[in-house]
Amino acid sequence: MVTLAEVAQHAGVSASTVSYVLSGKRSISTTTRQRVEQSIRELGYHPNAGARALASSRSNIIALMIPLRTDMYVPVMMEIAIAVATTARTHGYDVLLLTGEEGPDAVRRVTGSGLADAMILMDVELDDERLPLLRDSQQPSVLIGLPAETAGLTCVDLDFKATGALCVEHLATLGHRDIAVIGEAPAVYERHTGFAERTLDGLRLRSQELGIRLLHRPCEGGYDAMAVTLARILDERPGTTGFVVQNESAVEPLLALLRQQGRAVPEDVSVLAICPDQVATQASVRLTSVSIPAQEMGRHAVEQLVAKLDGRGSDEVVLIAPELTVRASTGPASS
Amino acid sequence: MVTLAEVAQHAGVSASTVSYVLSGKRSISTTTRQRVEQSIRELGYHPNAGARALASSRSNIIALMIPLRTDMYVPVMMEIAIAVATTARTHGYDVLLLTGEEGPDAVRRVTGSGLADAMILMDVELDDERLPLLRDSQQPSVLIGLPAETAGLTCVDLDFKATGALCVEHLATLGHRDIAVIGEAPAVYERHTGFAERTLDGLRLRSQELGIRLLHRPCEGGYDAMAVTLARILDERPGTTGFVVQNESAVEPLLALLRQQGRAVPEDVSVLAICPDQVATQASVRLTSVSIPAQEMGRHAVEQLVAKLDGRGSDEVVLIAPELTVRASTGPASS
DNA sequence: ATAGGTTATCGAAGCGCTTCGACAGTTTTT
DNA sequence: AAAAACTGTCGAAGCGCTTCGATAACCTAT
Repeated sequence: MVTLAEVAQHAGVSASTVSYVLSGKRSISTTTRQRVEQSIRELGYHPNAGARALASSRSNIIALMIPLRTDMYVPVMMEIAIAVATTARTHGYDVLLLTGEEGPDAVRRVTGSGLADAMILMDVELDDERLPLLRDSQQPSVLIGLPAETAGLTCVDLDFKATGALCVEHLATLGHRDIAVIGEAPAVYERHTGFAERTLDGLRLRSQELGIRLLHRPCEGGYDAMAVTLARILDERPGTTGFVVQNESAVEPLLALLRQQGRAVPEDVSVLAICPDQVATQASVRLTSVSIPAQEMGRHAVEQLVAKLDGRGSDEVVLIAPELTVRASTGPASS
Repeated sequence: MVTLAEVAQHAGVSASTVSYVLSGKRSISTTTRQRVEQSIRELGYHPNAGARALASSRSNIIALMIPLRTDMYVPVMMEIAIAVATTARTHGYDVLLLTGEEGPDAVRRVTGSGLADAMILMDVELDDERLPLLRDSQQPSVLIGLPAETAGLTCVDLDFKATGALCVEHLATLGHRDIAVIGEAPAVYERHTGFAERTLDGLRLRSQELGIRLLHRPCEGGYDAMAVTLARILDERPGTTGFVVQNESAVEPLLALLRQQGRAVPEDVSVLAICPDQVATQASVRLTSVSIPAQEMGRHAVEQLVAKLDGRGSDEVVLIAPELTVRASTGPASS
């Protein structure tokens, strides 16, 4: 294993000079720099991460806490994680993967041991028990998701309330007066996941303003659950012509069931999904959708964090504006 | 920040004693141990990760390299990643998330810097350019997936060849003589991803042995691509009564198309999927399937790695035996 | 010319931990 | 009763790096 000292010796300079070449924290003459860089290359030198962390009290690692659960759309999580990892790398950071399993203890462990310089938390609940710890710790952190109380925290999320409103507006503009919302699984609402509730708020508020009748039903997803849910909706509101689907695993079942019942999409009923673009374009009908900007969220979170670590940046809530893409699943109301 | 020295002072012992209490590498009297543990608790001490890594040249971190691509079934990746992370924790390791983006450089960086003690590689290609590096480095590693040449490497994977064979056997037993295979996207075969080719080997070999006619068609997945693929298959082999689907995003489209054409599952045609159980049970027909044991693979990989790190264990290839679960999508051949 | 300011480099201290050898005290073996 | 072997603890060295003065060499302005 090659050390800094060996590089220094090989280049005929002192260890500190090599260190300054590496960090750029002091000016170095061009000739010395080149000689050192040459030695580094020849010897195949890689700075030792542990030593560096010890001496500088910076690990250059960002911890990413992902949920254990798989009852919500996993590809979104994955996409965020990948975006976080790649963006972090462009800023010289690596990413430590923590699962929600350890809960608040993980926050303590990572903060206390200096394993990571900062944290990103996904799948934050409205009243998350990890939040007090974050507020107290000196460690910068960013949440992906929005808790009930955001004071002293930095958050990045899609503006789900605006998303809900946007969905209603789109369908209202097309003349739909009766809209049904296929929501996430009941468990998601029970544990007060912010995004689900905020979407609902937006949907309700805007439909009230526009005089739209709105029906919301949680749904486990999958074919059987969707069949039951749909039957109940059509029973209670036979005049329903517009559907907003927030549970991605209910999308395809819904389309299949509608087809089966002889209801054409978009001629008889319109279906609007809140989902990643990939799902919208791969479905059996090309879906009009509000996309979930997973990549953008991951990237944003890292950039906020890096700004904080550099002493720039401050606590703020970044809500990404929703974008609706019209495809082939929505059209004018039929009746 | 609390240090070892402060704990030592608080407990009235030397620093090395505290260290030995923590590591258990030398015997400590019960009274001393308890006093030290008490101090640790009272002061809220957490060992500094960097210092520990430097002094012991062990970071207690396992690097996990996941593919950047999203053309293959992402939930499986995610499930493996989560299994790796949680299993690693039970052995005292954390997980560093690397994306394939950096390629072989990531291997050099992590190996060289001592950032991680060991590596797990996912989505290994048959002739992966990271493999020579792994063979040379002293760092223990485990592959999830099977490259062309496994000498000097430890691999964990589902036995996809046996999986292919098992699929054919199941359909053959039910009397099917003409089987079509809906494969992964063409790109997956082009980059010689081992599992896709090995599945095909198994399918071909066993159908030859059993005198089954087999047709294999790659498929991008999604509704439109599946429609084209299905039309071509039924055109070339109108007598096809059994389908084996390896591309999860083609499953639901296939079922919808068959339904649309008035072919009942399983009465007229049988559909057998190679996919995670979750997909099989959530589909519009409960699918007979060979499950992809993502969790088991992740767990296994970590355990192999930990064994190596402890000086136990050796290079070996672990192929997990496939398990076929009969559900409602396969039945006796109709003709 | 000389004081003051830069620029480029070095030496040394120290980050918080592990680990090795030493040693006193106790137990076992012969 | 002496020799050999443990046990439990300590002190000190050192892991590989960063960073803080210090210092010498070189520029400017007066």
